[in-house]
Amino acid sequence: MATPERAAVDKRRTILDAAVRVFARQGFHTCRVSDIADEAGVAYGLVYHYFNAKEEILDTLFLERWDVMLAAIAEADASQRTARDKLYAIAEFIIDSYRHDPNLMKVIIVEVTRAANTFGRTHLAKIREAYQQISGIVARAQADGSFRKEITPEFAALAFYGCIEQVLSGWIFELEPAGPGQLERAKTLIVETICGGLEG
Amino acid sequence: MATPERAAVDKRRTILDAAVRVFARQGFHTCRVSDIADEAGVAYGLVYHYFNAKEEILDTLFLERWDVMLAAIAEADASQRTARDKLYAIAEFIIDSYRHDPNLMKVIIVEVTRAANTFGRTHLAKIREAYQQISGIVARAQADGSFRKEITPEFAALAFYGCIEQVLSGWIFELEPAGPGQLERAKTLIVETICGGLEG
DNA sequence: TATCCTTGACTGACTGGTCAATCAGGGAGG
DNA sequence: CCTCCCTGATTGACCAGTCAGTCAAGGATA
Repeated sequence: MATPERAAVDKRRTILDAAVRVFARQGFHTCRVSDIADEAGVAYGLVYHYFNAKEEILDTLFLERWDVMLAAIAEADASQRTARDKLYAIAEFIIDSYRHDPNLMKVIIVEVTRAANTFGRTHLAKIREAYQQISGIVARAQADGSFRKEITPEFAALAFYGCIEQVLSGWIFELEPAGPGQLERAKTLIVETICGGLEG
Repeated sequence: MATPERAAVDKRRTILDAAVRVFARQGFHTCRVSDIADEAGVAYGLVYHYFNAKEEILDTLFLERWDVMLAAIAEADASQRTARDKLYAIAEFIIDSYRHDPNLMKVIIVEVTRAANTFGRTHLAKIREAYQQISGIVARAQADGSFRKEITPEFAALAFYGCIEQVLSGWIFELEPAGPGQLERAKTLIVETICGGLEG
């Protein structure tokens, strides 16, 4: 804590955390860099000491979190569970992420994942990785007979992830209540709905 | 065509159609009003003769199309079909809309529906109407026993519409091929997947 | 211990460019 | 000559990114 390195890292983190709140509140396009600096309680210029551009802040936030999610999906896939249980684990991870930091998930979904023509274009490859891992799970479940083969794995991955993201969006924009009970129940509902359609 | 009213309407329409192409190509935030005027082959100022603000153009495009969609959903619901067939009709309408004018659907999804914190906030009520109509279909199917009651109608509506939008997004961002065969097949796949989960 | 040097974290006023929106006026139809 | 449709140069606000400089901490030297 007395070392300069540690202090530096802390300010960087402070700026990133402030950016999450500002992006969530005002949106990436509508907020100013000075809003982030103010929220972080830091001079305007310091933002540019740690980041080369406004976009780099959003980049960093997205990549940090998305890599954790890809790791979680890979771990679920590597386990010896049934396909249904793997998909449950993925839904659980994403929903728990939302519970833990709703602002961060809002920013990632609204500003990156669902903004694929402006900002998310840069990250399409990363986003695609998630789909591919999920469709791999479905494909293997079809091969061993636990899922029927009429529905393509790629389509199933789109439906599964799309369903999760839409439920999160419903909470984010207050179309649906997001109490602890609802979050927990949503995990089951998503897996029931999608796997119900995929299983024989 | 010789009457002033008709000529005026035509220019207005020309601007709206040009805006669809520009918004689809560059995105709402990144395009300039002059890009729209150029694309329409019209003077910059004329845009402000027909619209009070840049946002009003997007507003108009969204409301025009969304009202058509709400009418289509209402019509499907009013028919004497099964819930599964009603949902198929809705999926069909949306996918055919995409086939007929992919640019317009891209703009509506990317710039309005999925941008609910910036632009879509204004239209949340309109968007919610669609969900409510769909959840009504599900609720009545549950009441007559054709859908099971474990999954709430609100959740089912979110899952159903989210699934459709995600599939369209996959086409829009070229994550999946969008040939005529795929479009046709997607209608069935969506209904199979979601209704498969909702039916006993 | 006292003095000087170096480093880099930190500051915020400023600039350059972009773009939405305005407005003064031209021309055609009636 | 009045009313619209139409034009495009101009204006004024806004904001990302720059930069010249301050300050505090650490290390070296004597």
